[in-house]
Amino acid sequence: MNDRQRELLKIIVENYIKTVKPVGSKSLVKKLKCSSATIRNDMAYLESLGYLEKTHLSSGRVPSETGYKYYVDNLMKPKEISGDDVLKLQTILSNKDLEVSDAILKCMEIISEITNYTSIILGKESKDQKLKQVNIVPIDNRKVVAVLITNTGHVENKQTMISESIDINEIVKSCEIINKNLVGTPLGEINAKLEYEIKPIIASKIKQYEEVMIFFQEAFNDFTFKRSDVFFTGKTNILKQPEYNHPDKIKGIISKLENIELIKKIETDNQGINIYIGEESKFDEDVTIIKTSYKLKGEEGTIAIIGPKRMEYAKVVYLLQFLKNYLERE
Amino acid sequence: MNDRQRELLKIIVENYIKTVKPVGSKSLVKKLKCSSATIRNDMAYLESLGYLEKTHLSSGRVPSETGYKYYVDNLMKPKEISGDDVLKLQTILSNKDLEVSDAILKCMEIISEITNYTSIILGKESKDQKLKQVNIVPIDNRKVVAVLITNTGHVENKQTMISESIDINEIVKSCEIINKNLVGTPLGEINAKLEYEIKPIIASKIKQYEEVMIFFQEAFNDFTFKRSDVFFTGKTNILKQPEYNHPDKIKGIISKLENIELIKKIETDNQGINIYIGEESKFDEDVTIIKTSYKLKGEEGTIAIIGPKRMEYAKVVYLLQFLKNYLERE
DNA sequence: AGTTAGCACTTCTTTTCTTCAAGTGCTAGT
DNA sequence: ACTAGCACTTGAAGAAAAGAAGTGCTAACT
Repeated sequence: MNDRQRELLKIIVENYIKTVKPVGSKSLVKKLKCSSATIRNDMAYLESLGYLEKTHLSSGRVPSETGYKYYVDNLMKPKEISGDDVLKLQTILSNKDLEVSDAILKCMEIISEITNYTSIILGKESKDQKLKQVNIVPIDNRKVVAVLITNTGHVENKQTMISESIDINEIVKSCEIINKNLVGTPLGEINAKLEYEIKPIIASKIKQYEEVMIFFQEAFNDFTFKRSDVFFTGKTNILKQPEYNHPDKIKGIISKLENIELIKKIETDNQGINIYIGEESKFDEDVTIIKTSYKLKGEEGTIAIIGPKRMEYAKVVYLLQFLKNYLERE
Repeated sequence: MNDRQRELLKIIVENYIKTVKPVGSKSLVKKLKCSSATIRNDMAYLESLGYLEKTHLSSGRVPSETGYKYYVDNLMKPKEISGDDVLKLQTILSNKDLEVSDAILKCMEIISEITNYTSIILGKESKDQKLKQVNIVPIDNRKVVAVLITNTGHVENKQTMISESIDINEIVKSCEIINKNLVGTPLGEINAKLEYEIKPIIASKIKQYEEVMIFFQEAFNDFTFKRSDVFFTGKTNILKQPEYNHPDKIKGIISKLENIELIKKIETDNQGINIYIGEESKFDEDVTIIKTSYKLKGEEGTIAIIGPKRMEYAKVVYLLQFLKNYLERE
């Protein structure tokens, strides 16, 4: 693959990203300063390498998934975006009154707006968070609310009807024991400690300790489960893409976006920006997902942009990189 | 309008609901035991009254909005549904361990499944709920979480960074004052009491009382705002309807369903089951919204089914009626 | 007076054909 | 190694034709 061929691939990808139309040889004559026949030869070669495809026998060329991949890995240069947009992001990020997660949400809103793609924010259940406090609030004779707070300020609550045989005071007492012994414990370890450290203590002091234990176990279980949140911004942006101009495709992508379980699978394992094109995305063959993780001050999660395969890679990568750097710089 | 004509209208509506195809005169000959010409005459008459429409000059007839309305008000009989489905609902409703709102959610899930329409549950911000308790949890020097709990067991929290000039202890003290004075106050009255009863007390005991007041005012404000929740079940069901088989229509309805402000406007004022057909729905000219309110034990809200105009009225009305009766019986 | 048979007329839908533009691959020549 | 030229494909768009469904109206029937 020589320089001209690389240049050709780059132009075809970028052209297709812009126009959504297969690229023909004639239209590139001026840019590449050679004849259409030469370009056709090169195109045929690139196709033989698997970087280009035809939609039908006599159409122009379209990048293949490997073509996009080659482009992303070797040809693309992250593209700076307008200072105006950067400024917007910076303003949000430097607002110290905002909770981190809110700041991220707002930034992704702006990124969705700039790019016209859909953003997903996955707040990971951070098992590093530590228990700060547990409160028991009796609502009436039978109803109790447990309020759980972590060292990062997250609050969850669990409401339960307790069986008549249990005295609420016993739950309150047990709660004091838990506060005395478990404050500072990472969420991931709560369950085990509850079983092996707390249960024996409570068993010695409380009559119906088994029911009480079940109550607390359920409360903590819910806690760790609920803590994985999913947010979207620009959820319907992807529908603006011309590739989603068919009822069935729209229905398909919509129901995938509604499927929280599927969304949760989008999680970055490694550092840096990851790009998953088409099949690779494991989400939908027609989309690209660009994602990265962030981690700071007990907050931890994944942010992702989901758009068509012919996504403006350069722009999106630049934006995510910018956000990630800013977050992790602090 | 004679008996046969009413019967004709009924059959046309029900036929159209089932088949989504304009109804022609010939197809009804057997059912009405008269000739197609007679039926055509009657159809023309019903059309002149505004109950039927044609999609084009020589098509069969389709019910108009007023036609549906007449059907709903005068012709339809609520249709019992399979005992199996009723049983499912009853099982959920009689499960005493479930919070009311969860039970409603689960019921609506089932109703969505049975009907293939979309359900919306609007938890109204119930200003009748009373404050049960306020807790202040300091997270670190600058960060504080306020946890607010009502007599129905709802919990909300508000996290804030406080300015360095404020001593956290002062906030804690103020919180005690609030607990002493405001517990039992309906949420709707909290703001006023905060301003006229609490402020003077705090002002006399706390140095930076103004900042502290702002903190609590914000916390309570968020509380009353957040308390209006919107849930969906079967959100994409409406896309299964054949009338949503065009990209633009799908996009239109999707973005309307995403628009929480618009959704919140769906609120029943009066008792009973309300049916809003097409334009009347103020939501989308192609849908019908059937809704009703519920109210029990401090929980209060609206449940609604949203589907195409040719909705299975009889079924949906029966289901909502059933659910409403059950809830309010207790 | 209410009902029915019959027929001309509309309108939409579906299918088939035609034409057109875009683009390719290949051959032969530079 | 590049280019000019040409035959050939293919999909898209439009026109024409055929067919299906259904109506309105007139005139006859009970």
